[in-house]
Parts: sequence; C-alpha cells; structure tokens
Amino acid sequence: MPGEVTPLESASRRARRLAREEVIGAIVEAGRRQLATEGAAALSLRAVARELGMVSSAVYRYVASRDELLTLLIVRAYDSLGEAAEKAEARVARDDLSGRFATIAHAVRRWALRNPHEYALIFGSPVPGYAAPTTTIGPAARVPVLLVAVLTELTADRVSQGQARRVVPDEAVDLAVRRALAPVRAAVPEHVPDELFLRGLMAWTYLLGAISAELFGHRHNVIAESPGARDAFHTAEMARIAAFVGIR
Amino acid sequence: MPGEVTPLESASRRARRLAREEVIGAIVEAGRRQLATEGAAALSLRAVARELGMVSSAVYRYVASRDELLTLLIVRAYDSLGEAAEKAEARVARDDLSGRFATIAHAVRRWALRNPHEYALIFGSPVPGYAAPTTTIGPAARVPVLLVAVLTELTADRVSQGQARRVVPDEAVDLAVRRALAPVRAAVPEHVPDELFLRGLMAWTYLLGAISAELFGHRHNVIAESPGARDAFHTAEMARIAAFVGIR
DNA sequence: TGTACATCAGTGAACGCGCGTTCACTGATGTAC
DNA sequence: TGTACATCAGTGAACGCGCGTTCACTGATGTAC
Repeated sequence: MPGEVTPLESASRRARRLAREEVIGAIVEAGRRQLATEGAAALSLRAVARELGMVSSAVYRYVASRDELLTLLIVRAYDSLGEAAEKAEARVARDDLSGRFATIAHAVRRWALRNPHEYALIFGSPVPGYAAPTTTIGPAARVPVLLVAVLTELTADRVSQGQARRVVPDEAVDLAVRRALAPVRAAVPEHVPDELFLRGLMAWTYLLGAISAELFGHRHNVIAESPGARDAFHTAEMARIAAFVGIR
Repeated sequence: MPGEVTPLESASRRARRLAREEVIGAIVEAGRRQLATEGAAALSLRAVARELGMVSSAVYRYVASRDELLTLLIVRAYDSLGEAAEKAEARVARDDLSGRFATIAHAVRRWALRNPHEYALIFGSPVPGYAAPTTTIGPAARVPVLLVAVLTELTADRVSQGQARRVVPDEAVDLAVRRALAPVRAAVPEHVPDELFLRGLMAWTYLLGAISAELFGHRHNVIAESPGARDAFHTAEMARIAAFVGIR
C-alpha cells in the first residue's frame, strides 16, 4: 500500500540477498577472467556460466543481459584503475606536485600493463552496439579528479607565492577553445588558468595515447621491446609532459 | 622444368588475371563497407559474399581466410590514410615547416573522422587472435615518414642558420632512452638531435591519442560536441604540440 | 577445323560450432496462520 | 507443532541465428595437338 513503511528486512531475506551479491561478484570475476584471456569481443554469458558450473540460463537470474554484464565489467575496471592510482598517489608527499603527477601516470600505466584487456575495454575501440549508461561516469572520473587536484594545488601554490604568471603557462586561450571546454570547466576551480587546464587535459590525453600505443602494438619496431627500455621511455616522455604543463 | 624461362602471359590468362584482380578489389570494397557499418568484430566473409551476391564458398577462390581479408583491409586503410596525408601536405610550401606539420595532423584527423572504423581497425584495440604480417609495415610508416621529413628539414634549416641550439630543444637524453630508441633511430638522419626526435615521436603519439579520445568517446562531457568546438580544440592542442617540438 | 584435355570461377550442401535469450519446470527454503 | 502458500535459485530443452571452412560438383573457357 502506498505510504506504508517498508518492513525491516528479515534475517533470511538478508541471507538470500548476501548470497545473491556473492554470486553476482563471482559472475563479474569470471567475466573479468574471460576478458583477460579472450578480450571483450569474445566475452559471452555462456562462457561465464560454464566457468561457474552453472547452466547458461541460470545467469539470467543475476544479470539481465550481456550488455548489463559489460557495464558491470566497465565500472569494475574504472574502479580498479581509480583505486590503483589513488593508492599510489596517496603515498607521495602532498607538496611534491611533480612527484604526484609522475606517480599517477606511472600507476595508470602499470595498471594498464597488468590488465591489458580491461584497459582496452575502457580506453580501446568501443564495443559495437554497446552504449555506456551514466553509471560509468563517476568511476571514469577518478583519475582525472586526481590530476585536477594537482593542477589546483599547483596554482594555489604559485599564486600564494606571487609567481603564477611566470611558472604556470599563461598564454591567451581562444574564445572558441574556452567555449569548447565549457562542459568541464565548471568542475575545475576558477583560479586554475584556462591555459593550465588545457595543458592538464592534454597531459591526460597524452598518457592514454602513450599507453595505447604501447599496448596496441604501435611501438613495435620503434621502441625496444625490453621492459627496461619501455619504462625508461615512459619516464622520459612523462617528464617532458610534466614540464610542458608547468609542473615542477 | 627448373631453369626454363617463364612463358609470356597469354592474352586470355591476362584477361583472367585482370578479372580476378577486379573481384578481389570488389571483395575488399565490400569488406570496407561492412567495416564502416558494423565494425571490425562483425566483419565476416559470409556477409561480404552476400553483399556481392556470391555464395560464401566462392570468396575462398580469392581470399584464403578471414584473416587474409583483414590484412588486405588493414593495408588498404594505412594506404588510404597515408595518401590523404601526403596529398594534403604536398600542397603546403616546402619551407613552411609548421604549416606542413599542422596540415599532416589535420589531414590525419580528418581522415579518421571520415573513416572511424578504419581508424579503429588500425589504431584501436587489436583484433583478438589476429597477428599483422610484415606486409603492413611499409604502409603503416607513410605518415611517420612525412613527420620525420619535417624534423629533418627543421634541423637542416636551423643548422644552416647556425641557431640549432636555441630553437630546437636540446636537453640531454638519457642513455637508457637513447637505447630504447635504437630500433628506429637508424631510419632518421643523424643530424636530427635525439631530443628533437623524441619530441617528434611524442607528437605522433599525442596526435593518435587525441584522435582516439575524440573518436572513442573519451571527450564526452569534457569537450563540447559541436564540430566547430572540436575543430577549435584540435587546432589549439596541435599548435601547442608543435611549439613543444620546436616547430615554428 | 576438330577433338581431348586443362584451368578455374562459381555452386550448393554440409560439418560442427557457439551465441543470446526464453520458457515451463523442479525443488529447496522461508513465511503466515 | 503442522500445513498451505510464496519465493526464488537453478535446470534442461529449445528457438533461431550466424559463423568459418571443406568438398565434390558443374560448366564455361582456353590450349595443344
């Protein structure tokens, strides 16, 4: 009846709910493992069911469709990446802004190298016919939020020392470009100059470009294959990007 | 018999060969159209056959397997991109190096926006289970070759004016990084400084990162969706990258 | 000019496969009286 | 404490689909003598 108080959950209902959540967790885990070995295109509910020893139709008790499983996996991937970056960044001294930036970049790359198919799922070519629901927006923003924090503090820092004009790039940003950035500008403190924000966004673009190039094979025959060489190159490229943004 | 001279091709054999090449062309075109509407994962020999009004087994007279068709499509995509960039770049005055750079970047992006699935095929997540044969290396290098030419002339230019040290970035490049770049360094004239070459490579990485971000939807809610806004942003970001490389 | 043979594009049926999703069902467990 | 009913996880068969690839074949065309 409308207006009625929802009754307290009984102990057994609660137990059922917990069991249910556990099974959903197992399904997502199985999907993740499938992703890791076969890639997103090969992901199938039937294979997930097989891995869990269920009959394929049983999975539908927990997940409405293949697309819904895909969404769960995407959210999980963003969260896993976000957590990795946040944890790494939290260990750096707060006033070491360039250390924080380098650590975020490094953590993102390390996560990508360890979870290449999950990386491809969220940053590779879109899965045809799949449209991400809004549920993914929050988790997707976790790393960008860390970067914006660095930019914000970078500016606060410089401003308080009265040297903003010299250290932070401060070219004029076209009106057209300022308009292009309008959607996201609201999420960034006003005292961060347009040019700095633009460059921060470019740094994020660069980081994903570099990782994609490495992971998707576009650095074959270009950069030596040994992990040492790749690490060295990554450190060098990100150092230059940090300087480009004005993070010191 | 070994040692025998291969006989001249008869007129009819020639006719057959030409017809054959035409059909292969039609198959590749059909594959391309399928790619454009469905994406690489959905590409199938059966669908190609259907589109051409052939029975599916007939396609095997021309193409050994699905993977071989994929290779043909990849080569075609690289060539189409390379040609677009070369043609656009050729129209710019030779001594306008920054114009050449901006034009290459712009041509690559325009090609990508017009051929999003072909772009995804060559620069997106790799197709699972497919390994590109060496046939693709040459076509894949066409755009990078244009960029290297700009770097080369940029250096020659500055050197001849005796101002290389000031205009071209000339930081020290780590030994480890120089080693990492060894595979490709041989393809670049010696007088191009390591730092400049490194930055040129970064510009290419950036360009693909920016296009991928735009095409794969990672600028949703970040940059305004109108074509005008996106164009303005692209111009702005590439101008900054050109300055970063030292192209003026 | 005529005939036996070779070449090869295209046919049609079949193989074995995996997929997403639906549906009527069984059977265990919990709930209300 | 006992009984009728509700809930819901899991079953098993089935639907209709598309895929890559193989194979024995037909029939048109060209070639050699």
